[in-house]
Amino acid sequence: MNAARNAPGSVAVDDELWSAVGDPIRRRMLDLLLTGDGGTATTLSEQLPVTRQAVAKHLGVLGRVGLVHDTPSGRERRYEVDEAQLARAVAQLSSVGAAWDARLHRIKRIAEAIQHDRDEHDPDD
Amino acid sequence: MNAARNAPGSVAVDDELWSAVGDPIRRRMLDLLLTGDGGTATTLSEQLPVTRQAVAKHLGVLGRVGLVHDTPSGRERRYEVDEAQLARAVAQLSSVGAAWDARLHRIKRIAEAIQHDRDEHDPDD
DNA sequence: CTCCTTGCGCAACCTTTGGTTGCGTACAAC
DNA sequence: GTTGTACGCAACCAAAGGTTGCGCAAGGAG
Repeated sequence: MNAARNAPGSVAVDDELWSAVGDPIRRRMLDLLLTGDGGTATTLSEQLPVTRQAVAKHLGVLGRVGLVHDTPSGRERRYEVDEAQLARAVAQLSSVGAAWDARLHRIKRIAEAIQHDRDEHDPDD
Repeated sequence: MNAARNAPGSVAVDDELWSAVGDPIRRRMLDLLLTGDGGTATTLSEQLPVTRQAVAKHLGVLGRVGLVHDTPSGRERRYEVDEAQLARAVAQLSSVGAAWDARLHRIKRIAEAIQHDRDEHDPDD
């Protein structure tokens, strides 16, 4: 239990953003907030398989990483997506995806190269 | 607490895959397995901030969704990434990212259109 | 062959996180 | 003013991530 280095072009850039988006419910909430005209904890909970309280907690998480922000209005509290921050999150997703993808391709190419090499040096192996 | 519909081109496709790669440690593990020549629970734990036992549990999760598979050899148990499955995961990440990105752009365009509309109909609002 | 090392798996236990219910409060409509 | 509705807070529960401790099996050294 030690090292934990930060491989370049890889993971561990903003784990907070990731874990915020990692939850299925929270992804769903972002989706609902984007499609609808924003929403409150109550309206969201009506479209989700969890209670208003659970939604409120999730909104808290999303708010803490800046993905949503809230505007109290009367006795309601309206939430909406922070577009810039969501764009950031999207960038991270695709960044990690791209890194893995690159590795996969590289590995495949190396494997093929090795195979070629073996064929040339030792054709009837 | 009800609806939970499945918005097209959006979330909730394979929540299992998501939650598997949603964990920072597991992402790190995949990374290590990809860069190194695979690895065992012990070797991975030496490069991570958690114990071998925790790593073993994570490997269990990754194995259950098919992202890695293991080959016992002597008293070691070697793990390696299932490339096809990881590619699938990458596809999902970029899919969700793309959906959000599209929504952001669409919203921005609509907002601009409305603004234009208002300007034309009611220039000195 | 025996001993000792080492890599693993299992089990118990702790802590955090997602989720629920219950309750008190504030704002709005009647 | 009373009633209804949206919230926030607190207590409580279950599952997930993590740790320690143990016992066992497989290789290597003597």
